[in-house]
Amino acid sequence: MTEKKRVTLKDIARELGISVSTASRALNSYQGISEETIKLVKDYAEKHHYIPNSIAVNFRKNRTMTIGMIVPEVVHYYFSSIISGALHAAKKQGYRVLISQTDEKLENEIRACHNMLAGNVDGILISISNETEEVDHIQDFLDEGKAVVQFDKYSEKLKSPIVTSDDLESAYRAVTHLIEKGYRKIAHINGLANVRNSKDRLAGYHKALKEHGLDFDPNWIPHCKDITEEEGFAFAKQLMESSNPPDAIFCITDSVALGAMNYLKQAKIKVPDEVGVMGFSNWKISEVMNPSLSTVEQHGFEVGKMAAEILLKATQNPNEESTNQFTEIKSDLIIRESTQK
Amino acid sequence: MTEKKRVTLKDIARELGISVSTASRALNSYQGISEETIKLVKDYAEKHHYIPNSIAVNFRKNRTMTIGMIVPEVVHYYFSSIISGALHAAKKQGYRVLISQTDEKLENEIRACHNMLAGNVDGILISISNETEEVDHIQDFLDEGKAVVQFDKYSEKLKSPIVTSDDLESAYRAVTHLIEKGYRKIAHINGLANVRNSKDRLAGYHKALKEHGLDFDPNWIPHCKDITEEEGFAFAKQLMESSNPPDAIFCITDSVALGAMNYLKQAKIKVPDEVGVMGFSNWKISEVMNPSLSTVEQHGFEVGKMAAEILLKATQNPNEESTNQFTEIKSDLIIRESTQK
DNA sequence: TTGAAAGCGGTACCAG
DNA sequence: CTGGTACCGCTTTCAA
Repeated sequence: MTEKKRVTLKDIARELGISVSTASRALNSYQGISEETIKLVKDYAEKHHYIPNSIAVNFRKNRTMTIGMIVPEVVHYYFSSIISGALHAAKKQGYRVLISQTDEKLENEIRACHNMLAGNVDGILISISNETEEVDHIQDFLDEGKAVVQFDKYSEKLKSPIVTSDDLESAYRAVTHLIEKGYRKIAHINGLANVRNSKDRLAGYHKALKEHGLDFDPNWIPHCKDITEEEGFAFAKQLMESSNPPDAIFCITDSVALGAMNYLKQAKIKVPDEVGVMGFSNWKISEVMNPSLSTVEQHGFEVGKMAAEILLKATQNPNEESTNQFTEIKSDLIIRESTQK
Repeated sequence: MTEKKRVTLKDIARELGISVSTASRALNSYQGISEETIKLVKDYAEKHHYIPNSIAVNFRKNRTMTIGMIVPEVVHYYFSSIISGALHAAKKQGYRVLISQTDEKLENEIRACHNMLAGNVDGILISISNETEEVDHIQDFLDEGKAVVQFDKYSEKLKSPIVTSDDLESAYRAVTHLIEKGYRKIAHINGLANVRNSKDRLAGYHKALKEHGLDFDPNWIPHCKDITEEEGFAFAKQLMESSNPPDAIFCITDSVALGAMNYLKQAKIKVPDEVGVMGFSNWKISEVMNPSLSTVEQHGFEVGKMAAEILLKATQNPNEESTNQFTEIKSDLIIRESTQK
């Protein structure tokens, strides 16, 4: 193996008969260096493909220009969009992004945090797992004066900025839309009761019903465990076969809505005429479904971009106390066929 | 801001009245250290939450336990699956993964490579952009004796291991399936002619036709530029309105197939009876389409996992010359309604 | 079994 | 404008 040794500052200094410090200053274009020397050094560096050893620089400056990003899942339209936005913002400011996936397991999340902390990232972006209750592993960052920004699913135990979609408000608008279309008996297939975005969407549902003076049957709010198509199918069946079936179903996610639609199709219940169906997340499938599914676009790219921008700003002002700044990225209601009574 | 200073080895040594080297050895459980000292140091370290400064360790050892991963796009089922597989394999071996996205732009790819190289990653996983022809920016890694593994889209100019899906073979099987189902005039909406997986899928198409002694019209092979639904629609229209319309369309991707299906639906051409449609990639939409789309599942997770495993192995044997080892992950044909004549 | 010290590749302070 | 030097935190060789 060739393994060319890299040219170092010392090499440059030796070859050019100057001191290491002069070489360093010349390359960094400090003031108080003659044009001549600068040119000499820069030319030499270029010619010999000098690449500063960033580990050494990081070591000296005690920062890495790297942020960590911890997400429950990578293969997921919303999360990958968030990642994309964060990568975009980070690149723009010359930061690198280390990504770790927890698979919704607390254990993996803790390991990832330890690893990032030991790895001296300058800050982290994190969306906590469904299992996460205690957050000491994240608090460790704050205790070291490192920036943390939470996105999507967050814990209120941490004093950190938070960036999310406006789940409550957009759920409210989604359900209001159903009401305006004439649906009156609206069910909501929700997620795990203790997960933040489930709670917010449920609250938006309640808010819309209350505002329009609509009642609901407590049986109309089943909770998914894994937010799958299968659960959507099963709960839609359960709802429609109950003694008091709804005339619309607001689903926590498009995949759940897909399952519900499949059940309705099988049961020969017409969508949107007999039952309206509303999804959430605007996955590609929602456009393709038949009838096409009304849903909510959450603009993950913007969430990720904003989260990274806030993090980098905090990273660059290390003397400021971390805040609770709360940012909601406005979602858009996308109206398609499944709610057009 | 609190900004607790981290405990260093020096602190431990001072407090315990031993030398820094002894403390280091005790923590790393070297031979030739008394049990007593080891216990003393380890207890102290634990009690005071000692975290080794990994920048310093990396600096000293001249490695980072970090690999870089450069992909054209993150928000993409196949690529995000590959990322997930790579993260999985890397975590297992204690490596971290830095991710960079090129948006299919050579310029971004070059920047990402420079940045990774300067950042002293131990190796990179890369899928080149559609624009990439010259690969000096990647060759730089090999020249430094750093491991490179290419996946999905690769350049043959680099002497590096390659991991991909078996595009040629699976395209061959997909088209063979169409032939077996009785389709005889099979068109293929291909991608950019110079992109590797387009070429392979096209070759698989040709192989299947040839083997079954079927002719094809040269007009039956249009090339998408962006591989979009819109192109699928437009090319399907062009094909079906031509003087010699096909009776089946093999599409380079599910999204192209979706566009094609939409055109066929609009033109009231029955799928699969009048025209068969075959996709590629097994996106979630293929299952949801009506009729459901036959397609090819490429097992991205396995591709990413394998690529990372090969990279890490190479990283750990830095004295070995890089090889051209070529690994194909076998894809699976998924037969649904759109090809059941 | 332990300690002293060199040094990884830069940065930045202090002198001149 | 330039050189000398200490040092960032840790590993590792050499000597005791």
